[in-house]
Amino acid sequence: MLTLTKKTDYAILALSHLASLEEDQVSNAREIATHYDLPVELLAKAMQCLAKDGLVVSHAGPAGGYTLARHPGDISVADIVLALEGPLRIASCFDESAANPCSALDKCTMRDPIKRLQKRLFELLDGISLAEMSQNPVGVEE
Amino acid sequence: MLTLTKKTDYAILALSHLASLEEDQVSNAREIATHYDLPVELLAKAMQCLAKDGLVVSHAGPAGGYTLARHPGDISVADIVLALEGPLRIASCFDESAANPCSALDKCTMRDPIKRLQKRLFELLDGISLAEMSQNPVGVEE
DNA sequence: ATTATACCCGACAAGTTTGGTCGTATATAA
DNA sequence: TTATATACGACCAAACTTGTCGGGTATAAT
Repeated sequence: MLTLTKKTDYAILALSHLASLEEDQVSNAREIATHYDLPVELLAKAMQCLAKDGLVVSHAGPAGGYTLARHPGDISVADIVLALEGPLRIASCFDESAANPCSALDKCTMRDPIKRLQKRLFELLDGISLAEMSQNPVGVEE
Repeated sequence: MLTLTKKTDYAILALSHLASLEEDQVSNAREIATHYDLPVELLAKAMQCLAKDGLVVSHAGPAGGYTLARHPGDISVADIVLALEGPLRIASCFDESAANPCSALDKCTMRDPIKRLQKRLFELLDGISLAEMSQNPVGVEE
């Protein structure tokens, strides 16, 4: 349905939170979750996805938590989506793995066009940084 | 997961099929479904969505079927998605109806930015026509 | 008029994804 | 040693998707 999962939404929110902190100031999953009224465990998982993909750096132990691994301007929405949902897959028939060989397949004339669309979508997401998301009026007014 | 439903995929394929026919030549759901090896009933439903939104014109009775209601250049991918999946909703918390008032809501600082992203996505989809989808190399090469 | 065909529409079951919780293991600062 | 934080897998419930079925309506042809 062309919708981001809540996990992804939570991750965006958490990252913007980290971006708003002073340099090298950590915040942990529980802190962020309670601040925004999110389910702690789920946000924790989202953070782990971000850490696994190197978008944030994790610090275990008391006084631990997460910090941004890169500047907000160097983290794109595409990076975030990739970390949480895996490679962009606008049509289910692009799923290489699953036993989903789309009955159409050979007959289908829309695979390439839809793949082009997917590429355009990726470029859109990749062209928007966390920094841009966090600042209110983006570029042009309106 | 930022994925179109199969119903939408089928609809795009069916529309491109109608676009490839001679002017005013009809094709019916069963014909299209069997041609592309799609589940007939499901494609039939997709066609009904398209008809309901005025993207195709339906003709009941024997020798009936569907024709495009507009020129392929005047049907955008956004139109198709809207017909099958309803208004674009990139985040579940934008669901006006449901009892889903997203625990964050008031605290959430990302609603507007995500809404801007949704708008950009819509513009992308609205800027691609069925005609463009149906022709292989789109605009610039690559 | 009857019939055959095609659209229309709602219900429903099965499968998949998502959302959320829990328990346990590991790392680390105090 | 203890308290706290991340890491990770298992698990269940809810939601959505996919596909099927059955009964309606419209209409061209006989």
